[in-house]
Amino acid sequence: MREIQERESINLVYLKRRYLVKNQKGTKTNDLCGVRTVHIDRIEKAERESIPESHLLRLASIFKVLGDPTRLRIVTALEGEEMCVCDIAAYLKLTESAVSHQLRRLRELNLIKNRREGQILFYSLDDSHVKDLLKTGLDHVTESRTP
Amino acid sequence: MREIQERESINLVYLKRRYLVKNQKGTKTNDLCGVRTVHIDRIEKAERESIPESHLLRLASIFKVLGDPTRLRIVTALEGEEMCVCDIAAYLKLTESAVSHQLRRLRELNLIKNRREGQILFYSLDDSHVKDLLKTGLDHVTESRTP
DNA sequence: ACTATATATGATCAACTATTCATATATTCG
DNA sequence: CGAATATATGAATAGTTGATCATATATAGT
Repeated sequence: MREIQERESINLVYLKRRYLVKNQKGTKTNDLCGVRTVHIDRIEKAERESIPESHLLRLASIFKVLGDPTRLRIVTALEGEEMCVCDIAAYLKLTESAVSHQLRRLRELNLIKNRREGQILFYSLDDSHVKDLLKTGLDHVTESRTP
Repeated sequence: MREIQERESINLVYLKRRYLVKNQKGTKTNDLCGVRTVHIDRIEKAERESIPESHLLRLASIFKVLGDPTRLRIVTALEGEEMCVCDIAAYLKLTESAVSHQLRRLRELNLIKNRREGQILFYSLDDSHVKDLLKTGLDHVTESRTP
């Protein structure tokens, strides 16, 4: 670590110059991959095979909404049986308000639905694909993974 | 909306009292599901069938890391062919730095790996389960969904 | 050893998010 | 109708995060 110090500060001169030059251009596009040697064929292939933006965004938001421990707990719990807000709150030891907020996010993506019985709203999964996602993910995680 | 105003303010009295009483207790646990009628059987079932916390957290972090459009784009691109940082940056029109940061997050979860060839690092998917997750998710999203 | 190229990383900052609190709404019952 | 119960929601806030900038490191060539 220590003996490289000198070499570092030498290379620093070049680096500073390089970044200054790039910044002088001002053009964002040129900054992006300025001097680099890119593999155009690979980029074009990726562009050709890329999925529609709307699909990608929707998929990302589904992953995202499942990517929070609280919501994932909710979803896995609902996989077993429908529950009301109060049940979920007790199960998670969270405020009903907090649960309600999270249920809303799941509802907005049509991942869960509710059924009213009197004053009580019973929530359950609304999407068979979500079960598939959970199953695939759980299979993955359950496998012993000690590389 | 407007004609309910009076009824609202009447009910408000009760609500205020209720929340005050709850706050006086001070005990967090009682606050959580205070007067509510919970379905103990459902809660216990959820607890019995709940997956280990470590698994749940790992699964959540996998969903989370895939839940960002940029990272999802990276992963779907790598599904087609291995690419270097520079390629990905050009493809996404992002800084190489930004890409590198995101690649790190994917690496930390062992979702991608890299192979060095000279100065270039080629990134590719490192996890067959990720492909499954992507496939399951994409199948879902691709289906026409106009409820 | 020095320069150049490719990638990684720490700091910063603005944008986003999960929870809580206070309050609103919906439904049932007397 | 009015009280009670169950759930929803807006505002506030602390914590998180994605992109950028500046800089560091790794490898190759000279």
